[in-house]
Amino acid sequence: MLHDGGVRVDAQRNRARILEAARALVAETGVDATMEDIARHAGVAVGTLYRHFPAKEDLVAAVVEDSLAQMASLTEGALAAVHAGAPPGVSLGELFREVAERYASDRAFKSAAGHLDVDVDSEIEAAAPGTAIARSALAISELLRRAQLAGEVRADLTLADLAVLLAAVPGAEVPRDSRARFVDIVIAGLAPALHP
Amino acid sequence: MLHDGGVRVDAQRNRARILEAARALVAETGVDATMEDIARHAGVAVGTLYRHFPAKEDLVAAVVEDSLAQMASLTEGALAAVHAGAPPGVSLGELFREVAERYASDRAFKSAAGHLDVDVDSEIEAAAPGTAIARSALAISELLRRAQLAGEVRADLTLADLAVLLAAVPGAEVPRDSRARFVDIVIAGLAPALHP
DNA sequence: ATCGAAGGTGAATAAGCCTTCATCTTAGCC
DNA sequence: GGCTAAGATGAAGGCTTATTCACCTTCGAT
Repeated sequence: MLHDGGVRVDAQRNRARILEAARALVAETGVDATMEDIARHAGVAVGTLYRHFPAKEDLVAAVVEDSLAQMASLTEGALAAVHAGAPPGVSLGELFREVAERYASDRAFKSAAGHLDVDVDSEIEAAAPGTAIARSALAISELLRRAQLAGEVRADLTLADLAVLLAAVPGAEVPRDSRARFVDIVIAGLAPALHP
Repeated sequence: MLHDGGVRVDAQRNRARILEAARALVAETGVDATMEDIARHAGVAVGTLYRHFPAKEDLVAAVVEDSLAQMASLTEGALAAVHAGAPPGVSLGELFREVAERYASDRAFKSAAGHLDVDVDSEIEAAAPGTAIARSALAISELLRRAQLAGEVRADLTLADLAVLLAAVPGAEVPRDSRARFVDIVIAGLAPALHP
């Protein structure tokens, strides 16, 4: 009995294991995790990785895509809070804090944020509308617009600026309290200048 | 006729060329510049690099040390301005702007800032007092102390925090105006909270 | 139970680097 | 001019990784 698109069950199981191992290793080691390492953790041979993903790049992309989906739900959650009546500036701040939190435990997530940074200009409307990256960009964009409308963040801020700021937040290489202060400072700096 | 410590003139000339080439390549490519590349730009063979520097690490360290010296004069300049009567908070802001400016044109300089980040805790008093890294740390530390005394920056900020912030400033991969806004935001965020 | 094809294996290949070293050059002294 | 040790050379060695592929294994329909 075949599954899905006529793919054997063991193949699907292996694919899942590979993705799981890749997620774990990329999370702690970053994108320099080796194919050998990933294969070993997945309990398969390297060749199997290549049956499922044409190149390392594609495997990493799959992992990053996964993180991007998490990013999308984080950003959409923040936007939902605003729709429910929360001040957009505060929600944006919360979003920063949540993102920073994940950075500390998941380097793959940070990589994903880097992609956001790179692609925000090009992909916001070009990409398929349902893409995780497009959803993230859309939600942040709307959050930003509302916060600016409410006068809670500086009017000159762009979506790309936010992506850069998000990508600049340090990960686990910086101690927790220092990281928290970093985020505090950025959030405070987002407010409009006192004397415009 | 020998120069300096009994070193042949051609050897000294080559050493200078190597350092110059390494500076240029590390500035634009980052620390991943290859030894082959550096040798070619210097007009020597790779073996010559190894006569002057035991390992790539040492060559890179020499380049970084050079950038660290620039960092030291920048920080000491900012401190001097304060001694001359400038508000310490403003000087600190200026320092950030100047550093960001150099990042854009010199990746080696940014690497150097990363080392500052790592070493700030350990080396501030441990290193030989005259070291560029120690001078930088000392000047920033004093700048911070004065700014806090004047109530111009948040009291909970530490030297390590500033190092992290400095290291987080983006380089040339981010357009000039976005970079400027980044720095603006950080500087604004350095101010004490309105309601402590 | 059998069989064909999808799937898995892992040694071998390839490419990119850093580093070494036997050998050749040359600066600087007589 | 000749000598010699410091200096320069760059092919070769060695290491790390991604990627391939000829050859087994196993699933799953019959």
